[in-house]
Amino acid sequence: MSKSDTILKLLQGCNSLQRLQKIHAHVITNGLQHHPAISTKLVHFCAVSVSGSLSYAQLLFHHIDNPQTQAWNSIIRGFANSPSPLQSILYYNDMFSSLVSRPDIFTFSFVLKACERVKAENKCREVHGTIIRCGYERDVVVCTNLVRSYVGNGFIGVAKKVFDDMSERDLVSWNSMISCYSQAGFHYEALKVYDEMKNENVGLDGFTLVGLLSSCTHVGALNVGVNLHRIACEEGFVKNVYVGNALIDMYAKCGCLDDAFCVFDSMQKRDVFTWNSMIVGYGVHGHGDGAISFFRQMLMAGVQPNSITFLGLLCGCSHQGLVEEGVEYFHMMSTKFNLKPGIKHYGCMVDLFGRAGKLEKALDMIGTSPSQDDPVLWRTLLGSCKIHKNVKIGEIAMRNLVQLGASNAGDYILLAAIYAGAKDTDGIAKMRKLIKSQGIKTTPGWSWIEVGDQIHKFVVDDKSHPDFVEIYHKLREVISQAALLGYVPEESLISVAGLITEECLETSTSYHSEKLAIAFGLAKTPKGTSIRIVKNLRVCKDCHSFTKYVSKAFNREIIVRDRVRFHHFKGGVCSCKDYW
DNA sequence: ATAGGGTTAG
Repeated sequence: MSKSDTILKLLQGCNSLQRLQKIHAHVITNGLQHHPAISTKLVHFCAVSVSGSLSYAQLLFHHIDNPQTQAWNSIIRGFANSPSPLQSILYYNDMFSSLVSRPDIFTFSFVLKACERVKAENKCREVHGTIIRCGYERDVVVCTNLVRSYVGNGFIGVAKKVFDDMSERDLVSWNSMISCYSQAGFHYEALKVYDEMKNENVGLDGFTLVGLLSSCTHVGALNVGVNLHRIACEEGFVKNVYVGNALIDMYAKCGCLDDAFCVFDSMQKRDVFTWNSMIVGYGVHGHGDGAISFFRQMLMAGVQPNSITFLGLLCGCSHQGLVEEGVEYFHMMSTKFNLKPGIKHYGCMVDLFGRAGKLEKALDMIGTSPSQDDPVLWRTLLGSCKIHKNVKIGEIAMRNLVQLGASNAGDYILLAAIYAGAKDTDGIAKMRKLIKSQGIKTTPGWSWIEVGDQIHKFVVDDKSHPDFVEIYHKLREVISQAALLGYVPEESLISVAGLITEECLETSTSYHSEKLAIAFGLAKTPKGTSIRIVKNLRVCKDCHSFTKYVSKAFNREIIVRDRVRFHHFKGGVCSCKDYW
């Protein structure tokens, strides 16, 4: 056996970097460092193996005179998955300019991965062109990577076009399209892809279910989610931890904590996601005590909490007014679990103190946070000042928002409400002027409701729905029924002051999106069933009062998920106890 | 030698 054969054989069985370095020394003493097969193998091992070393691979690679595709692929692949994927693209460029070796389908798969991770949008397009020129645009894997890379770079439309034009799509391609849409926040599109998929007989698996369930969670599509749950049971995917976790989250965020618990209870394997989904679920429903109970069980089960665990806990504590507990968990993060509180945790703490009326403490909290220049913290404080009608600290919060250049019309409206509560007409006038000078720019409000497996979206005074005449007719009826029980359309504090709230922006006599959604729900769903609404903003005071009366007048449970928490309306009262 | 897919928070 020749020396080079012996070394190649040694390399075959090599499984550690240490051992590899020994072999490498052997290569050098035998003068074989320019042996192409050997150096290529060495590079491959160092770049790809978990026990390898990318910098060592680089060193070896640069000693190869005319690296062949194989060696290029190894180095491009290694960097594509590394913390510095840009390097991968640079090597790809070098490969092109070297003119010695040509990229193959594997090269493209690797470099596309790098483009996806590095956000190299132009490179992504360029690589696409090269793929076509090289005649690889019919390869399923390459195209799937292209789709992912385009979505990762924000070209959602181009990605879908590539996907639609693929000559062949397998289950992974479909799953990629779904999960990419879902991760990019295109939830309706993700669910629509599933409809297309059903006609193609590719089946589905755990990956499909996870992507779809995540989208259901985000848009509150409970019926679709329940259907997926049934499919998961029928096809044997419920034992998959990812699927179980996604189901728990879906049920919890759709307002069905009991169903979330059922899934949780039936799981044989639970990981940190499983526990977090329960804790966060209880937290956003305002059940701090429930979140705490799951946290204790989690520790007993020997699962390490992470920063999200504490977000759920703190959120629950703040909504339930568990100040002491919240403080305790906040400290516990760093002292017992070596987790550094992030900006979100500070946000929860500001909310915890602020909501409880401890505004000075909330202010101190911002002072000790690592990012006092985060507008979110000041805005949270401002919100608390509105609840507790505190002009002094409200003005401090506003001053900071202005200094940060982050103040917006919504903030002025909040402060105006605080002034209005204090009957400070000068203050109101000042805010009115500021709003006028800035122009009102706020997020338009939406509400979604699911009826059957269709999701219907409404905006303020929406007339785009095909059944809008019927919906408006129903809404007028609902309003008069509610009025019989005592509902008085409430002009908000602010409109009295000649201003309008964020939610009331469009017109003062407006039908807010959730009123339309509720009327639609009452008209389209069977008597006695509960109605679930998801909206992107907070509920306004008038709609909150309206919904309470409606829940009584029509004997319906109405569950509204707003931007921050859940409201369960039943028999004329709301689970938030009018405190939100 | 070698490729592509998943959940919480934001």
